[in-house]
Amino acid sequence: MTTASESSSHNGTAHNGTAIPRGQGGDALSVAAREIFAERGYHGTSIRDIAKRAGLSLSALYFWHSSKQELFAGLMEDSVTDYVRACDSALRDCGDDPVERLRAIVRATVDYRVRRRVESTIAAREIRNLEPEHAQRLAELRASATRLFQDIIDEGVRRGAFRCEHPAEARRAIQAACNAIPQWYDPEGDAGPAELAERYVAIALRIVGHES
Amino acid sequence: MTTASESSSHNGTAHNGTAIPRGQGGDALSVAAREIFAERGYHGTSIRDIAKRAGLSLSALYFWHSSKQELFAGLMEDSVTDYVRACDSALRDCGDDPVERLRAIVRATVDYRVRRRVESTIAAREIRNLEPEHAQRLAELRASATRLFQDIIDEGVRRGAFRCEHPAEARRAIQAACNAIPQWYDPEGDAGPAELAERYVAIALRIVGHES
Amino acid sequence: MTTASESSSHNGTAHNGTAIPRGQGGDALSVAAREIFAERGYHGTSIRDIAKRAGLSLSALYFWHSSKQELFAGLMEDSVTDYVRACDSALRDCGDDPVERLRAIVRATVDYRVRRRVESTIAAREIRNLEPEHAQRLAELRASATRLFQDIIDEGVRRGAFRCEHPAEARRAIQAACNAIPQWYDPEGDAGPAELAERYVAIALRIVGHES
Amino acid sequence: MTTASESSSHNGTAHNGTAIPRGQGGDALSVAAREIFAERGYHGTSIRDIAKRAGLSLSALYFWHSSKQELFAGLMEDSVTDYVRACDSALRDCGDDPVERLRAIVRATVDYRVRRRVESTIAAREIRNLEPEHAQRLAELRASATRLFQDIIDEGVRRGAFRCEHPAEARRAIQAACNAIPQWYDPEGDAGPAELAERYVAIALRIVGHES
DNA sequence: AATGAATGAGTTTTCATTCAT
DNA sequence: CATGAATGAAAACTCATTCAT
Repeated sequence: MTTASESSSHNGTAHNGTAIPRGQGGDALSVAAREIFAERGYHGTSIRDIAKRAGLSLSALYFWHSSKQELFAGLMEDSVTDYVRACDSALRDCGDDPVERLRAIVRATVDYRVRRRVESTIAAREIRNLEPEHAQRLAELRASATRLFQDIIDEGVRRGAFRCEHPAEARRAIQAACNAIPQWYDPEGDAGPAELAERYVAIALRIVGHES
Repeated sequence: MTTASESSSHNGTAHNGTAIPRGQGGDALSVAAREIFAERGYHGTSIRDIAKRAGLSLSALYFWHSSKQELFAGLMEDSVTDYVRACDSALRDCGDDPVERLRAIVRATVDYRVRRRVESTIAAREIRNLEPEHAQRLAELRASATRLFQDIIDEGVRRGAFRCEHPAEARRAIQAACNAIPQWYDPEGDAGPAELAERYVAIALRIVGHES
Repeated sequence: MTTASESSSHNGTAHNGTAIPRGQGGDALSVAAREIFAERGYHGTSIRDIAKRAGLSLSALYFWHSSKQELFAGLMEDSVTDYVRACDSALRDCGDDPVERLRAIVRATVDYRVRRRVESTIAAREIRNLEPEHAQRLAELRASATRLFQDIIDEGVRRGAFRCEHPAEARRAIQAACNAIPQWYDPEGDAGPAELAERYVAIALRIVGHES
Repeated sequence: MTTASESSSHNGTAHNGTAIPRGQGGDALSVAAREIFAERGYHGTSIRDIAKRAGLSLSALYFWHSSKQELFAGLMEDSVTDYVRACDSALRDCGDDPVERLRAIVRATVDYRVRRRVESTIAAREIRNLEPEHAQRLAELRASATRLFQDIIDEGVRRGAFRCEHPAEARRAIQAACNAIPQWYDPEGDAGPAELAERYVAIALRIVGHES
């Protein structure tokens, strides 16, 4: 399974070109930034706070990242990239039965939203704070995830596995339900990630009108 | 039908005592604030921008509202209050059949999210920016709306109208789907509010396992 | 004679549109800015220092001027505009004899450099710190002053009043000599402004090869 | 002819004791510094930019120079020293006729201003940014150049070769005219350095009232 | 001879807020 | 009702400089 540390969060203008350095400083900053951005949103977060939580000075932050925006955009991109990768890999491991494929992508989505709650929270609410260039790349990544969902549903309808008059609405409903998980999920709660995934698989199959 | 102007958005400290004034100034400010808060979020919005869009001076804003927080909280409360009221009134007008009641509350929700897109966007993302006192009142209002949904679903399950192993999950999925509407809804799109409501009613009934 | 106070130094973005306000604040800032910019140059001057010398807070400065650059550019433009105006008016008051005209423009120039030493110092050294838009307007103003000199000299040569093989070089030498005055002029020194002007008139006439 | 590399630009605290090293690093830094200081002035120049243009790291700069000020002061001193040396040597090669001597020093000055445009630009505008100790040494060097001019003119007047009521003014005008050359000189222009020198010799002789 | 990582003081600018009028 | 003038705190970011390696 794809994990956060596979992707680079330090490749902005401040330190570009060379191989990704992974000193303690850089990582600590990324971790701190993720948390605080998730808690308070882009504008609610001051880079002073990020540096402080990372145990570094403000200026050290600027050694690793060329601006607040670049730091933020790096986080967002890493997160969405990882999510899309997780979906891709989940779909690669299963056949072409739409039911199985829907199961796989919903499981991957729930899993990601639960295990990477912080980034998911950010990604859900803060896209508008990306400057145009970054925003566009993000939008494309998002669109590709959406397409994965839509293609599966459309194919299921075509094959008669799903009975569904408004497949776009069905897709939106499923994605919205999954994406909302980080807003309420409590790791101490009654359902663990696996159980939760099965519940959302069931909901998704109902939404697309699959007779079980 | 409940409308925004029925509720008070000007009851802060700034203008205490006298009867609620409803001049152009106050309203223009509320409208401007709603728009800009929705566009840029709480911290991304400056009180100067609001005053400018309302065509007033900064000081005029302070005549009508005692602080940025109070202006913001007023907006949020108005919005959620209106929504809860809309749900209440929709439910009051229908019998006690859970299917009918679920239909009614989903219709009311979709209708509200479509017609009051701006506030809905704010309400969905910006609660964390409310100071504790305001946040709590909001949370209570939200909880009461959630309870309306949950009660209907639970009752439907009890009566055998809904077949649903995890009613709380079902409720979350339905609410999440409806609440996401403002993120993508396009007034020029293929489905008008009424048609959209029916689609989401259908989705909701599937989620709760109602045999149609 | 044109004086500084005739021109507006407060018409930037911060407070544009309305009639020029001339509260104490705005003037104090302009005066302070002139002095400190002259002493330390554009980059060597912090707007904190300007505000402090004006007896205002940093934020008050931003009420009057939208940025350091705009404040600086305003000063520069005022100064060069005034100078050009002084030359124009001096030339308007004398006939078309090139000798008289050269006398007039040199007198006006020396006079301006002596009486407005501070701005002259800035104008001489700090144009490169103007952002392109401002720089261009300044360059045009300067060019118009240069043209005044050049036209007079060329006309003198044509009429045989001046004997001068390289009129452009002559013009540059005259202007350079006059413009250097603020660098060494001491108000307590042996020559007052009027006497100084006559000395530079004599030098200028020699440079252009006028037989006296 | 005296060239820049004859003079020491690396004698600060950073590399004390050992013989002056003249590796590529040190030279690249001096060249870069000269250019950028000339373009943007002392305060407008960041030590980072200098290192970058020299293709070195910031820390490498600190190996060669103990501080920004020392690097800057070194440049200035080198430049003025070279200029004074150039004047001295030009005067040593000619007799004691004031006319010849004025010719020689004007030629040397124009030559220097044209060939070392960059340093001349700095020297003309940035003395005020030197800290007192450095400033004083520079002032003395400058004064010695000024004295060379003044002595020649005074002697010419005494001998009746020059007819000149205000010799100090004449000297200032001549120096100002020469010093302004870097501000407008275009190497691609109509007059090469030698031709230009002759033009300024002619101007200087006119200023001091020499009958040709 | 040179570098990467870090810092503290400083920069310009924006913010919510106040108050006399 | 409304404004113009002002403020203090904090924002993002840059700077010259240091130090272990």
